[in-house]
Amino acid sequence: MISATEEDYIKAIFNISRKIKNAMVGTNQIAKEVNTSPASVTDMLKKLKTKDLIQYEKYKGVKLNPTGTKRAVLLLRRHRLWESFLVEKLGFGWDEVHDLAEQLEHIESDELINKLDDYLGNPKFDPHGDPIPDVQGIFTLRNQQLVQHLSVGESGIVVGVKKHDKDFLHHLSQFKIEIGKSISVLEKFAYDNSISVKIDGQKDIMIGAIISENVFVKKL
Amino acid sequence: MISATEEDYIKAIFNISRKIKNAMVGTNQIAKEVNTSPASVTDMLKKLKTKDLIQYEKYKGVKLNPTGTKRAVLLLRRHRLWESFLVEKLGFGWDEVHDLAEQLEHIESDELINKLDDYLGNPKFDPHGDPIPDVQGIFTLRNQQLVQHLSVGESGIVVGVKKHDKDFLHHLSQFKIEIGKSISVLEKFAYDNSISVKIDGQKDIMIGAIISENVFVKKL
DNA sequence: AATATTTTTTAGATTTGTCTAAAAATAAAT
DNA sequence: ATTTATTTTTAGACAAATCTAAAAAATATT
Repeated sequence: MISATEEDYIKAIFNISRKIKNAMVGTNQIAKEVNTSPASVTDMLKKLKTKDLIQYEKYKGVKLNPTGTKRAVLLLRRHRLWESFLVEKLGFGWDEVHDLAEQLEHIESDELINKLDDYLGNPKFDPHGDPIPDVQGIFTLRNQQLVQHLSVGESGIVVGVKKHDKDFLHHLSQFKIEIGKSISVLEKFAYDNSISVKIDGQKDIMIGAIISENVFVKKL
Repeated sequence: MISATEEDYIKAIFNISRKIKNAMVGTNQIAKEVNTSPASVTDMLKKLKTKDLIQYEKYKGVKLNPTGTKRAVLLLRRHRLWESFLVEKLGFGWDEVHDLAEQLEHIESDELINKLDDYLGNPKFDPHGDPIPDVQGIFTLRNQQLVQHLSVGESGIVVGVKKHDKDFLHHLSQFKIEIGKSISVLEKFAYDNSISVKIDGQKDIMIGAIISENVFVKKL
């Protein structure tokens, strides 16, 4: 039995160590991620170690072991499938589903999540374009690049985002930039890294660096 | 903020006091319902009182106040909508959904449950034939009676069950007795209260008192 | 290398929900 | 109406997850 709280710590360790591939994670980093004190993290790490979910020596940092990693991937699978359900079936916006999925991902049932997966048609990506691990924990890879790296004259289909916060997603929606839309680069301005683009063959707009550095497209 | 545990106690009080309309509920009864000790119940009752969810004087029993009742009805709404979703959309059997709904009903979001309601087409009854309270907390009433009270020659459509445990529901499914099926009474045996019936115009079977006393039909 | 800074861990307390065992109140029975 | 039995509450303790403040270890700086 792994509690929701323990799962949150596992997720945190997974998320942090994902950024710096396979690196040891520090107590302070985790504390920030789960919004608690470093002392609480130390307590929890001891517990997760006795439960054999992490590799941990005091003062030396943590790493998920295979069991912990498997759990983290399952949580990611649950989270992303619930997000897909909320957007595809219930009509939530992609900027509204994170907190709900955060609750739903702790519902304990393999049968439920696998049936949900089938019901959704076994999607490979969630509403933000992030890959959904399958039952085996396998992620589908995809070649993608940042809008920033498109040259003038090139175009691509929006397939994902690098930033996931509500405000950024909402901002994108206002520009009609969403998964599946096409983006063509008309002109690039080195001065402030802003780019003039055409969205979905519709009107031309200027996008700033924050957008071009955080939106992934698949080049056409 | 009401915790999942507190919600479980509110549900318990609601369920017990529903049987004996508006009666005061005892500590021991609640302890049995939530599977804990009477001492723990007393502790929780104190807390629920400070949160102004119940009417409670020591040694005199408990009753939900309007706020507590509202919460209990909301929980029933959530539970039954999730059960409907699990059966109608994900393909679970009606005998498999209780425990999952017990988890899902604690997900905190009015928007979620109302969107789910719409997605399901605002069903008035759940997979067991129990009424689903609407957003206002209003239950749809229905005239129904136990199979037991049908006379020889009469028939009805199965609309609900009185017993809800997994084994009973599974047993009914084996007899092809499910919501929507028709039941015609062919012969009644006073000796052991067994009844010979025809299910859905198909084959004749004998049903025992346990079934006839726990299956509701709408007379045709 | 010695000192200063940052990070991490321990120590001790708190909250939530639980327990057992004993005491108090209520209800039942003779 | 007293005794007996049942129900309920208190008292004290425990596990989970958290906190603050202080100590210990590791890292960085001069």
